[in-house]
Amino acid sequence: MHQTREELESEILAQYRTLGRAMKATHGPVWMETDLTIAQLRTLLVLAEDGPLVIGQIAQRMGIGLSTGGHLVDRLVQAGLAERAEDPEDRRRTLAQLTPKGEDLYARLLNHTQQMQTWIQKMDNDDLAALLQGIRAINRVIE
Amino acid sequence: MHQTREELESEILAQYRTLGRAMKATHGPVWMETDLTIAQLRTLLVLAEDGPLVIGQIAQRMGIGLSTGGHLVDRLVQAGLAERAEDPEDRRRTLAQLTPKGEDLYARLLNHTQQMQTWIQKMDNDDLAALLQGIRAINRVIE
DNA sequence: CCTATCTCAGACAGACTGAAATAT
DNA sequence: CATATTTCAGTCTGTCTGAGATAG
Repeated sequence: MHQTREELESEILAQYRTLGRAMKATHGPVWMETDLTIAQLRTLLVLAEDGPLVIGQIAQRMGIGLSTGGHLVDRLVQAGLAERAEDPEDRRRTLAQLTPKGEDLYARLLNHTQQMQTWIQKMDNDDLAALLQGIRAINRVIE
Repeated sequence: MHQTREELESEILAQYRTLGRAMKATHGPVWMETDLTIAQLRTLLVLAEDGPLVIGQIAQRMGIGLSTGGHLVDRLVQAGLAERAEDPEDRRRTLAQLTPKGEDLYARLLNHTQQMQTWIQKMDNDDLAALLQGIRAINRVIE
């Protein structure tokens, strides 16, 4: 295990790429079968990342009109991926948020959390501790 | 550092989610600005994952007709994301592959390799070695 | 009256198909 | 002649907009 710093970095990247390929094996089919449009996918993304939002906020983040924003939320609701709820603070507003099915699709397309979970369960304590130290360090670097 | 196995696993997942959020900060804007359609995005995916392909293979993997497949490659070529080349073995066939610009877009949307690279460079040797052990272990688990 | 959302045309772009044309 | 791809209508679906209706 005598590696230069440079070898270490490139080995990590190589392993990261390998991991990426394994993830593709799962999400590839999902991408091919999902019939969401780009606009709907963007809506899914926005809702997944920034939690429940009212129509106006969604439209604003996506740079589209209120009419289109409401329409897109409609589509997700029809597909069972999102649901509407009344905003308790202002009953004129409609809060939109993902359903579990929506969260699940998001995870399968972009997040891979579940995948990661199953892999982690098969690792031994020593490797897991190392992985934790590594990821923590990345997050620390990002600030 | 006295953790049960369960605590260890959930801590890892939490850190993984945090990392995911950091990645979103970069790819979020890309998703919002990219005006590829789903069909074009799928084509980008297929080309990114399975290298240069002829039109027929692309169409087959996406479950569409040859006509549509050729059309979609056209779109990517027009956008500067892919290029055509003659198949030296059979000049009736057209090989399609991503341009550097196409690879780059793919990385920014789904792969995050470059992002990872910049983070890795800021980590110290000890954390990097731990990370390497961890990722190697994941890849080993996946087989 | 103001604000958030929805409804309702209508314009427009892209996906997709099958058949005919072209190239090798 | 067979095969790979392109070209050519033509249909269909989804996005997006702006104006007006509705709810709070």
